[in-house]
Amino acid sequence: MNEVRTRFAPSPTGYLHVGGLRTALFTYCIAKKAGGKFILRIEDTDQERYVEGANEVIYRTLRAVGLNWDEGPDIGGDYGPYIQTERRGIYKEYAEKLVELGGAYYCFCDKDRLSELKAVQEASGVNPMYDRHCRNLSPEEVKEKLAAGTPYVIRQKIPLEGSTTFSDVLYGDITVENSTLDDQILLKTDGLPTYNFANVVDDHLMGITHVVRGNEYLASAPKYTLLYKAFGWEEPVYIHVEHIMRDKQHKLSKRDGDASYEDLINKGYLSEAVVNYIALLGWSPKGEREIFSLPELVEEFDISGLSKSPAIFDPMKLRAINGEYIRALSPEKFAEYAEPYIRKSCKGDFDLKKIASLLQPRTEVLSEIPEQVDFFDEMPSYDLSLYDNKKMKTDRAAALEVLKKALPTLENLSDWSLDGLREALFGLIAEMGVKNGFVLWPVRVAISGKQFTPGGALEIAEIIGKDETLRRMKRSIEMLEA
RNA sequence: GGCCCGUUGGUCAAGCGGCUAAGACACCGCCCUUUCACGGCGGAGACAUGAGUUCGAUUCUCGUACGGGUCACCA
Repeated sequence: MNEVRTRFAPSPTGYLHVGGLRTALFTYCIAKKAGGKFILRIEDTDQERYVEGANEVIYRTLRAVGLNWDEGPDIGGDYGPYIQTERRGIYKEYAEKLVELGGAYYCFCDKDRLSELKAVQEASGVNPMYDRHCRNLSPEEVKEKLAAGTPYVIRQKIPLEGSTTFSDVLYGDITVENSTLDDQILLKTDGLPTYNFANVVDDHLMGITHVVRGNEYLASAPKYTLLYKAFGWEEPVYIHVEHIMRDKQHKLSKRDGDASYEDLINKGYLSEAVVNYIALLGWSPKGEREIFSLPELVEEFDISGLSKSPAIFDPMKLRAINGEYIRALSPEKFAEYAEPYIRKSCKGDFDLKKIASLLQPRTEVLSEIPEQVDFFDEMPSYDLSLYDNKKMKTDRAAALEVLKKALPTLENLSDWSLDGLREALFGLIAEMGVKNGFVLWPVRVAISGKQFTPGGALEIAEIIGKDETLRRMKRSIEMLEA
């Protein structure tokens, strides 16, 4: 059996959609699980859409998630070049060969005629299709026009009758009538191939055994089958995967702001979590586990787990998975990730390691950190109703009493550590004979000004220090007395 | 519109002729707890629809509805 060779063939648009990334991921998994090769090929035959630096975005993203290719534009390989515009001679050669084989023909129709034709067809309610005007030009006529330098394209010669069946791993056999297929353009006037042609030629020449692609290609797949047949080549195994949707009606698009890998990373998601999540969109593992590293994904991946229906991208689920990854991080690693975010709203000289350790269990996305730590530098003004809490059986009046008792206790405390603070405050609690929350709730509010905080009264007091704690308590007492 | 494809809880999904129809996220309740989280326990919630095949259909076939894809010198 031949070696499994798969390829990811993005167009350089300057942006890697999560759908594309998922395709790359599945493609990679198929190759790696079989011990085969994963190839990167750049499909840049549309020079009008060329975007400067777009290739780098692709390289950078793929490397960031660990989808390292065995052959590709920047690292070479035995089947190069891996950038289609550098292969233009190859396509021309094969297109001409296909003409000789009877699977294609020269067409000299200009765009004006074509658009006119289309307009007429649409007006009369007919499916727009090329009318095969040049299909039966005599060899002499062709030679003549070619010699005269008439611009031309090469079109696929679809059989007039019969039907074509192609196979997809997920969808099984799909048969269509040849009469519904258009004599599509293979080689453009500019000498570059269309995707429809380049993809077939390259996959064959590069020895690709399995093709994973979006299911927008399902409709044109029979035409590729016909191309393979005309060349006498063996077709690869096809796996068409459904789209990732924003909702039931719409695909996830650039406008949604979280359609690209970089959008997600900028929003504070971890690379590993993103990969893990998108793998779960349209694919399901055998067991009940759903957290997988890339190597585990490779191990676990199986085509039979792929779904035939579109999957809606669910930010909530991504958050949850991201949260799992964050909690699984070592405290040091998390602190490293969290620090820049903490610094956005917390400039003071605090022990960031301690803040990070408080943050880790309650952070799902890094970008939500700043709002959680915005009270360390300066206590925000807050509403006194925060002191009213039924569960803690306390209110402003009770809080005022508690704070007045806690203040001297803390003022006299010399060991300002977590243990020291605990001893002091719990001593007060015991002395007063009340529930923990009766004291700790008001103190926390008094020094944070917030309903929810990372960490409790003790942790916060320790981090902001004695002076600041006492200052805030006094201020809060004044507010309660006013 | 023609052709192709799909349809299990709000979402991702398991299922592949016989099940009390998994699991995860979200949601609700309880426990833990100095708040919120984390963690633990529990709950509610689904086979689009109509026929047919069959002893028996979520599972097979056909129709209907709904949704998607495609009909470019874009990929």
